[in-house]
Amino acid sequence: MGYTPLWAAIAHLLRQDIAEGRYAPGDKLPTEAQMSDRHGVNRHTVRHALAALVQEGLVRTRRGAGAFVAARPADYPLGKRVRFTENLRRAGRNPGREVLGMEARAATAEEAALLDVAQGAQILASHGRSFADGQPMSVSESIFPLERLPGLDAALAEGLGVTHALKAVGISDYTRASTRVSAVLATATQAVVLQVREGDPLLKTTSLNVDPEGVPVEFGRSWFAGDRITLTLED
Amino acid sequence: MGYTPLWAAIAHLLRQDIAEGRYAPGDKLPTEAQMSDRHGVNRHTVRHALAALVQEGLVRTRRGAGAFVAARPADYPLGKRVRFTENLRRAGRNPGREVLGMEARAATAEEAALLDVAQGAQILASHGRSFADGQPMSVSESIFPLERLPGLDAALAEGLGVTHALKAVGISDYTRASTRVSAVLATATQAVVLQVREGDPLLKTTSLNVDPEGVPVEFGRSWFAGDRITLTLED
DNA sequence: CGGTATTTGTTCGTATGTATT
DNA sequence: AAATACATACGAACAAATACC
Repeated sequence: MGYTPLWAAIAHLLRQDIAEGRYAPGDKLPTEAQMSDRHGVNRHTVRHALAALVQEGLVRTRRGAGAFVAARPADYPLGKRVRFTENLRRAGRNPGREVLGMEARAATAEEAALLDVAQGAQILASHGRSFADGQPMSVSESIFPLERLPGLDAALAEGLGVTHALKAVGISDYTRASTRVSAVLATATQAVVLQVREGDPLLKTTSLNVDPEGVPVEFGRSWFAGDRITLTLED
Repeated sequence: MGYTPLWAAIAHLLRQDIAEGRYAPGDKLPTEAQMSDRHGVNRHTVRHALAALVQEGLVRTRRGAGAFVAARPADYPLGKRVRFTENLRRAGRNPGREVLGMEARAATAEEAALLDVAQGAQILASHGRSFADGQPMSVSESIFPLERLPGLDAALAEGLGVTHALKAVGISDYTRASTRVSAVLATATQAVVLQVREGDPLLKTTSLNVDPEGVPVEFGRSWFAGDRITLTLED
């Protein structure tokens, strides 16, 4: 009854080697050929084991280069006040942010409802990417009610983060009203931007930020690389 | 430059078929042999495509039976006060809970630190499983400081939920002090208990519950089936 | 810088095991 | 009990990306 596939056994060995530090984060694992020789199995069997570890986020592979032990996840506090750069700086990591694109358009029905604006009202959709120590941490889409925040497009175009851009248009403080979290798998596009593999697990958060009066100022969706991030919720 | 592996193209076709309702949740997909015939590719290529969809949670396979379109995800609200059964009942679903096992033992260093007890103090570890409409939603491990909560083991053994069991030993209210969320992949054991596949994406939450005075009463880890659950945080 | 060797990725073929129908 | 269908495992070849000299 008990029965362990060869690939699972090899995956288990590698998992232990990593857990016990014989391979540290960043280290290169033996090549597939070496491992199949050592264990006396076909290369495909080794590949199956590696694929499992890659899926667990324990290992990353690069065609032509090799298989490497993945870096440890970063911690990312998520509370009422969400300040990406401040949070990361406090954690001793070097944060960065990049605006991937921006567009003004009419709100969809869903966006209008969430932001409490009229259907068809102008909104600003901003796509961004956040880094820690040069490594992509998240891609995000922010939807702003433009009529409520004139000049925001210019502020964001200057490369300001959301916090500073909002401040520039008079919103000195805002609060997260609700956040929804789920686990999804990276699409091809997301995989490229986040520098993960298509099918990697991502944490998807959908959040609504409101000003001190409770008026919505931003509706955002973020996708975090699941193996680099741990969201922390503090009450 | 653009280059799409055959398996990715086939996965894309299947994804569309599912998205556009040509295969509804629960439907059986064509067999691997049929698909490899139709597309004129090797069976392994079809298997690679199916593996990708299985990883996305869109498809489930059963050895000997076939590949089936997965059921749709559920929603699960998570606020300051987290009450699994109440939350689900409000969502119009029929919740259930099952105690998988329980053990009293000495606290590990990590557990002792989090629960603020002496190293080696007795703790109670309880393993449980939660359902909605008969479908497993989460497996969880709860660590309780036994010396602080005498009689809790008996209360839990009676099948009471955490809330009622704590009430029975004098904790009438408790609050989630912090929650950490990450995306992980199901281990073999978890896969069996959650009725998902090994390697499926799971939402892992690590939380600390404290009484009104701020004294820790429970340290819990939960693993949610990522494709059946969305955590909702409302402030 | 360029060419070559190395290494992972894709695809085919074939055989056998194991669970379900 | 037999047929069906997914799972595992072997072998071979070539493609694509990277590393190295």
